[in-house]
Amino acid sequence: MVVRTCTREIFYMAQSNPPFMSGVPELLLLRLLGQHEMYGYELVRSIRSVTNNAISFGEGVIYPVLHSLQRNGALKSKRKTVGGRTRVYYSLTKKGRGRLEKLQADWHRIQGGVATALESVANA
Amino acid sequence: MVVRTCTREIFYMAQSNPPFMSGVPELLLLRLLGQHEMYGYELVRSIRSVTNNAISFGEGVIYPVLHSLQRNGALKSKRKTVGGRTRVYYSLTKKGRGRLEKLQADWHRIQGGVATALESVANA
DNA sequence: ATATATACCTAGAACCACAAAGTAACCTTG
DNA sequence: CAAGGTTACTTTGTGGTTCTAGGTATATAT
Repeated sequence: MVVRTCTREIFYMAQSNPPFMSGVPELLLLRLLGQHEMYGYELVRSIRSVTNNAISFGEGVIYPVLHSLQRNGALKSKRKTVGGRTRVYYSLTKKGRGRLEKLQADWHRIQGGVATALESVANA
Repeated sequence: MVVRTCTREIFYMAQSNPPFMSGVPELLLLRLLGQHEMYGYELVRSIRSVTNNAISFGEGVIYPVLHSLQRNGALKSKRKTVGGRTRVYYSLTKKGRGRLEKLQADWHRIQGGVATALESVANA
């Protein structure tokens, strides 16, 4: 039995995000990176703080999405070494900005649809 | 080549719902059935109308969800024959009402989180 | 020395919406 | 009365994506 250290497991056990999550990692990443460049680990914590702990993604979620966004040309990256540690900073490309706008529009549409459905009390 | 009739394909081609959809079918079904019993085909059209065409699910989405909800004890069903046609009416069980409340809470949490993330302009 | 925090990464499972198709009865309309 | 369309239910297969669980490595704090 391996005694694992790790903060991660605590978060995992504390709360795993149920439904309603598809597309959300991508949206939040693009949104945050639209403000200024950031690196993976930083994004993991930013998402928690920006959403007031309502949403939390593990690194195993974030990194693959970053890689796939870069493959699709929505992100560009550059390495920086800070205090012996290597960080990979990501930022939006033009294509990424377009993708962000599309996703935001989608989100608003769906969110609005669900909202009206939940609020409607008397319908035929 | 089989010439298919069908309204369905028109809707399919017109717009398939991208991201942000996971868990939404279940939430909307429970919500609508929480008001009064309905049958599958009726639910398909209700969702379109209740969300002002913002959200639309095909029958291939709705029926499997209905079946799985019933298997889990969230829904009960009864058959009715109307004009030679058999309809399966679904309604919420107590367990289903609990499930609905949980999903609504989840939705509000996530929706709130994304909202604050999207609105925040200046963050560290 | 040991544990914690930072920082990156990947493989596999599990889930879920979705398209596409099939069946069958009824109802219009030419 | 055919033909096409509508109502109504169903299943299968596939793809996309989150998530869990693990892995490496360096720096800092205890």
